[in-house]
Amino acid sequence: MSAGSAVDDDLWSAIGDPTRRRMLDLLLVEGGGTATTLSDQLPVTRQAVAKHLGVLDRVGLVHGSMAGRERRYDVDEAQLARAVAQLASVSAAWDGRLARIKRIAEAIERSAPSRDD
Amino acid sequence: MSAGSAVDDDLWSAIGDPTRRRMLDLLLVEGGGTATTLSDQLPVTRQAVAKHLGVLDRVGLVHGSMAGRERRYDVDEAQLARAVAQLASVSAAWDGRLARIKRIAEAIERSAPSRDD
DNA sequence: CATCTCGCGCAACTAATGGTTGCAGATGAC
DNA sequence: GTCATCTGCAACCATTAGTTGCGCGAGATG
Repeated sequence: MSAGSAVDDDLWSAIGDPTRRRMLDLLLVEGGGTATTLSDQLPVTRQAVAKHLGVLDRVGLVHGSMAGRERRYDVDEAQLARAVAQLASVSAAWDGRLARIKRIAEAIERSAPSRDD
Repeated sequence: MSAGSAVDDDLWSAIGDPTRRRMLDLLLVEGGGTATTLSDQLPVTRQAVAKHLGVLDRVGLVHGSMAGRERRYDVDEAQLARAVAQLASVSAAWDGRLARIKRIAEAIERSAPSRDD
């Protein structure tokens, strides 16, 4: 079971940033948007948003397309689903480890109650 | 439901870093360790590991204590469990949103089968 | 007890990244 | 035709992950 690290670090760091998470949220809720509309609802400038959109585009979480003079971005739901699966996988891995450690600790406690304490 | 973002950004960014995730993994598996033992098993220097341990300590995911001339670090399982819960919460939120969107899309498809296609 | 070793912590420096401001170009609106 | 506005580019700043180098203090060893 090595390390539960069948994890795509690029995807992770993409969704690791709080601003990018909020952007994905907004794009999901509003069904797409542009750097300008997004920055209206975020505490950062349009340019910062544009850079983040670039990052998200590079890992495939969003796709941009020109619509007139606007560049509209939409969430790639399949890729986001993949990212969500990674979150779930890591949390499950740690969860399992924590549970196992707790079980082992209890077993030791029971089998050697006053060994070194 | 706002945004599913009842999320502690400090905890997130702490576990967002791939090196820190691996460190937590190692600490869990080996039941604690020092900056030196950790850096032996990681592609970064002891100092980098020490800095990361500082970050993890600051958010309470590990606790350090001097043992002889070594500084031993151990995972705070309760805090890690909290972090895991946040991962699970975010993934659940997005999962739900994706599911809802898919359902709505299908409904639209069904009620207006040849509207714009 | 003297010494030697090993692990730690501090400091300086670099590279990448999230963020800013400012500007120029293009295109839809009037 | 002109104006407004949205985009993209570039320069710049701050923070952070990473490095190397150094000095120190405490355990182990003779």
